[in-house]
Amino acid sequence: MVGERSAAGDRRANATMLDYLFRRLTRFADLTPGDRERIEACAWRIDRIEAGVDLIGEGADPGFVNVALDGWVCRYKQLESGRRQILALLLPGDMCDPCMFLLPKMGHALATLTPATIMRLPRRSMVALMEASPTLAKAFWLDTMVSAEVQREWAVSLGRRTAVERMAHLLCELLARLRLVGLADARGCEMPLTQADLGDALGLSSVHVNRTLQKLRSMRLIELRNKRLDVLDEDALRTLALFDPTYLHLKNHRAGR
Amino acid sequence: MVGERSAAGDRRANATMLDYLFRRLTRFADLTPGDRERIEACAWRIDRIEAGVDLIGEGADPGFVNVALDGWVCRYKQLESGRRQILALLLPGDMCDPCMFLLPKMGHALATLTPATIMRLPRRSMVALMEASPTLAKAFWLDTMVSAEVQREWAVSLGRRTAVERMAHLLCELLARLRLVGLADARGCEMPLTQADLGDALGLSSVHVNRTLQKLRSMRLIELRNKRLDVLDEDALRTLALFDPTYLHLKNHRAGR
DNA sequence: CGTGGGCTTGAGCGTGGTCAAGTTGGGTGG
DNA sequence: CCACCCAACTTGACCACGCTCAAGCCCACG
Repeated sequence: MVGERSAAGDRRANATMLDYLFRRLTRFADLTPGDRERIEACAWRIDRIEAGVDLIGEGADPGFVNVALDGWVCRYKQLESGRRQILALLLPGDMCDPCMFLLPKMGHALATLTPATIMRLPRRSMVALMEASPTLAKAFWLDTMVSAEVQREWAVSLGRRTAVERMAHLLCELLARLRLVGLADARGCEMPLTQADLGDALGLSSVHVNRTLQKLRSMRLIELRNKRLDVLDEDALRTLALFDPTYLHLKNHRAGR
Repeated sequence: MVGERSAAGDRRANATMLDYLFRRLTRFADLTPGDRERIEACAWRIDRIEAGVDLIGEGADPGFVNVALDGWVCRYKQLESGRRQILALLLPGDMCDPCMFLLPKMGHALATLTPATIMRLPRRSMVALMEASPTLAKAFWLDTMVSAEVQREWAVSLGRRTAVERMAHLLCELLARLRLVGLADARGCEMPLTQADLGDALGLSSVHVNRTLQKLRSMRLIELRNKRLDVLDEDALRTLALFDPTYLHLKNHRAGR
């Protein structure tokens, strides 16, 4: 069932990239190497996709679950008037819509923000997978619940945080989530988003994103250039953002009993 | 296992109130009378609760699933600075957090906005229920997914809609959702929220909510007084709001295959 | 060396916030 | 039945956060 592999030039093997996914999921349930093989066996295809490409459009039938093995992806909705709202940023190891296949139509679109390696799991395989391994099913459901938590925190930001707070909060969140898969160190992380992307995620104009970033720089809280973010004073940044990471459920917990 | 029943004075019997819940869930799966009895049997208690009371606080252990049999409830988060964001409005028949019990802590609080009749299902009963009836489990999961869709649409509103559009959109949504359980007619519906509540839901100040409502009134789109909303021109309201109801998944569909 | 995408800066403006003072109306107690 | 009270609503004045438009800059890339 395994389809096309990504281009030969990739530095990381796909097998290694599955690590990101596993590092994220194992905090929800004790996954076995067997579970890992089960997932790999279901991958219908794994593609290398360039930046700015729609993986699936709004209103389409979610026939596949997309997993970002590598690269950044976003959920977004677009209003007729052209206004766009990014609803979620999906990082390496994130399942873009673990349980979306239950619904008949996508309520939002999915697009790459950077070049990305995308694994696609057909709906029927997902169903089979979850029936075969309750552990895996639980991990998928918990992942869905946590991503709903993130969605709610974003609503708080959009509704009740100022531009600086919002930006600071997003940076704290990304840093924490990237650390989870080993893609951020104590200093900072890669930040491939354009200021326009950040604006669409934060409900701001790109001009105001620029000014907001300058404010954070002038406060000596962050450095950001060449697609690299360095956080100079994370405590101060978190305080400013009113950031409380519990909503991310980062710690290992096999809860629910 | 059935606990205290609500006060004798209630006009509607609790049994009838379960109708709201069932009307909402049956669009996701073919529920049998047996499923209904199974739920009723699990109700640990059913209480009448006054307006403005926390059902469960942020950070608490979600030991129960709360179902709003009658009355309006909201999910909300509060920032230290006192700012409050309402994350969801839960109407009669809504399960407040169908699958929240999987997580060890509530990421948000749950509070009544009006006097309400609340059924509580203990976590262990929910687990048993979902194991006993896959149909019911599917309905709960789909309900969770749809409520995530609503959450995303709210993010679009908060991020990219103006105050009037946001207000119009919320009113369209509430009307559609209330119709689903038979609590709205072609004209309009009950609207028990204060302008402060609306502000907290829409990310606006209560003063601006007032002015926004006046604008909608002066446009001859709505009437709103005495906790009663009448929509004078729903098509125009929807157009103004950029409202597309597909995200609510109102139609009967037993999708996912 | 030219091109274009992304970033930066300035000027002007409008949406929506804040503060503060009324007004209305339903509910309670005398 | 009326007087009172309080919460919710309304209105005005003022102001700031963030938007728009427009021009210029930087630099990676072909």
